[in-house]
Amino acid sequence: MSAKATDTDTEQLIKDTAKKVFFSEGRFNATTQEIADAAGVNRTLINYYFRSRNNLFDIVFQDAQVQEHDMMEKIIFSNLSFKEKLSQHLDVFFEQTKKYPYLEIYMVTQMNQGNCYKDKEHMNMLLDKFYLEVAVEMEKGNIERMRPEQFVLNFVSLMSFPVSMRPLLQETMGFTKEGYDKLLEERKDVIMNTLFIK
Amino acid sequence: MSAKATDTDTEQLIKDTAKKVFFSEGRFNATTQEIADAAGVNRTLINYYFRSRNNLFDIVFQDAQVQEHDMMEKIIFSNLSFKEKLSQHLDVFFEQTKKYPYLEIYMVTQMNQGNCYKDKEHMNMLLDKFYLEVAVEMEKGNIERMRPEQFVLNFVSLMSFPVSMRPLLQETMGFTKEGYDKLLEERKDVIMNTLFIK
DNA sequence: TTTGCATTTGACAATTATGTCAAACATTAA
DNA sequence: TTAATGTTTGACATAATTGTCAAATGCAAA
Repeated sequence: MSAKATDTDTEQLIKDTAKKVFFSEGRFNATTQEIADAAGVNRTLINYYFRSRNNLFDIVFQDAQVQEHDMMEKIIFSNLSFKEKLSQHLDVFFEQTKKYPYLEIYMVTQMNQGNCYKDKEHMNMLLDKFYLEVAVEMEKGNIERMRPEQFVLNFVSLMSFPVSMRPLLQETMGFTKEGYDKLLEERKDVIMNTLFIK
Repeated sequence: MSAKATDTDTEQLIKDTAKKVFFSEGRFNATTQEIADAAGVNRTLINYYFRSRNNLFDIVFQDAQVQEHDMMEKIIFSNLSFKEKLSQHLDVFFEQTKKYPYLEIYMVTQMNQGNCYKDKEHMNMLLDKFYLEVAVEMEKGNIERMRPEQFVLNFVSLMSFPVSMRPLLQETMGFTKEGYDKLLEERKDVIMNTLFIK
């Protein structure tokens, strides 16, 4: 029992560390040695638990995707109002991406190198449901009229870009870490105001 | 003369090919061999002309940055109206990023690995000038009131994200290549409508 | 034609990263 | 205590990639 607990601990530790190295620090090319060092374990343990570096990568990546996906689903199928759904999604998203700012960027670089795990069918179902809600809001005059897909693009753009591209934007716009943090905090209100007609 | 022209040709060919491999195809880890193959030249020529792989990378990257920067400057210092400046910037940007969709993402991953070539002072000057213009537009009631920095974030987010993250978005949202192209074409109007009060 | 120079090439050396393996170690159950 | 099982380790083999170098090639001027 405690033996099994120990090995699961090490396994989990390696996973967590890899996730941090890859998606918090953005070091996509980190070697197994670097990951092992960061986790404080012997390098070969990575092979022992995960067979290969690639496999570890895949597992960590897939985990992250599933987690993100579940979060989306929970909110979309909640019985919150449309506006509250967006608001809540913003909260959860900002929290997640502050921890792992490089996750989305990594997904992009992987996507057309052939690696893709998205459950497309399920995702389409979620999207279709959401498109309908968007259309209703347009009818009500709460949001600007446009193709629902464009509204979704607007939403994810305004939400994701400043976090995903933070290193670039913070530097180019000449912000300190604190200054940019502040900017992000104000961001939620700005987004809601931009998307909804007053 | 023609000897010099020939070597410059090869040098330029390698540069162009590297740029394409890195920033059009997103293969950031491409080996020197792969780049050489893509250019149809001997691998060691990369060392001959550029000393090292890293150096080639840096040169290509820096070139791209300067180019982007110049483009921005030209528009900001033009005597177009505010709205026309944004409109023109959208045109030029979409054209560029269709060619090199991975450029921005690469910049992000490099930025906090210590590589940064941006001319910060100059960039700040451009931004400050732009912030002033934004403030004026708010006074006029043409755009929503907010911190000018937030308006800039809105603008670049709406513009860049759908292009930068294309591989991810196209896949997740279930678009074909053509469908997504169409979406992007409609995008300019959507952005202008989202940013400006009617 | 020959000399000189830039360019191109293939062979080699050095480095780095990955994965395998057998041995050492620890822990639990008999 | 001992056997059995799972975990950890260091040493080694393999593979991939980069960079150097001397020789070969081609071209242009003397």
